[in-house]
Amino acid sequence: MSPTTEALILSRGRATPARVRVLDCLLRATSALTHGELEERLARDGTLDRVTLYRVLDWLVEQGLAHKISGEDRVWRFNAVGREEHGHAHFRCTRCGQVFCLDDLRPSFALALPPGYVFGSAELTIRGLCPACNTPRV
Amino acid sequence: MSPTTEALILSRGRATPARVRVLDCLLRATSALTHGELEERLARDGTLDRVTLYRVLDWLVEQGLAHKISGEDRVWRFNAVGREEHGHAHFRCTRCGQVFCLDDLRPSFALALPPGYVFGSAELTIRGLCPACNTPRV
DNA sequence: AGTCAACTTGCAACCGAGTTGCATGATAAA
DNA sequence: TTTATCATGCAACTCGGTTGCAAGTTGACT
Repeated sequence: MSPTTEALILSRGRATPARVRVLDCLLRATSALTHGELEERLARDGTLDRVTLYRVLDWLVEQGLAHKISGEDRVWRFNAVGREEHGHAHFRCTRCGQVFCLDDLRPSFALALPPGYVFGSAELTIRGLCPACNTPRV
Repeated sequence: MSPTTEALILSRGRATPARVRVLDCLLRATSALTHGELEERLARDGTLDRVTLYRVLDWLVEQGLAHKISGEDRVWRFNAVGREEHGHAHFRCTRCGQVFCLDDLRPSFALALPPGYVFGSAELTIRGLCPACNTPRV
């Protein structure tokens, strides 16, 4: 049994082919993927309905197996998430638009909210150049 | 001459009625406004075309007079911006969905990006309850 | 003033990510 | 094997935002 399937079963859900395929694809990715990117990659081995993909992604997020990231281009990006959820930072490349999770970069900002505000969670997004776009082409 | 008009002229642009009205509305607001909210408020004193409002907002952002905030609901929010642009944090209320700018909260996170990544800018979004939603109704 | 180029506005049509409704297919429990 | 529940696919829809274009304004320059 693949780790992907295992993770799905562990989360008390049905390990349907669609869910296995999507989670597998997310686990293999090096950056957060959009719905469109996933659709494209999944199309290589058989078709998968647009709506089903949306629903599988929602389900994965609901189960805590994937992470939904809101970007500046009004497009959701998804990435597989490990066992525990921890507030990590996101890196958005301003050149290629890809979004990477920076697991190691935990924001340690001074938490001095104005009076009346109640802290819930924080999300730090850093913009800049990713390694691929940073490296000059020859 | 109103401060709004003055700011518009200072930015070497035409202080058209539409622009004055929109910027004025943004300056008056206590939280970042969506296009829809602006449309609603502006409708009280005369009509303003949807598209024109979009273009005015884009223009204001371009001139550095307004700030465009991307949210988790795939809706742009705008707020007037002072003279200088500084990386302030955003506060999103998880109950009412409003977005506030926390001018005083400047993130001072340890900047240790993985090798290869080039820092550009950072944006910190804090989720929680705003003062209005925090205060229990009687 | 009169002319002309550049800019602004409004309307309509469009785009695209994401959603909803519903019928059909698969699955698991009884 | 029957039945209730959940998953999938298709089509149509929603909605924030954009684009093209014609008409109206504005400002600068004779």
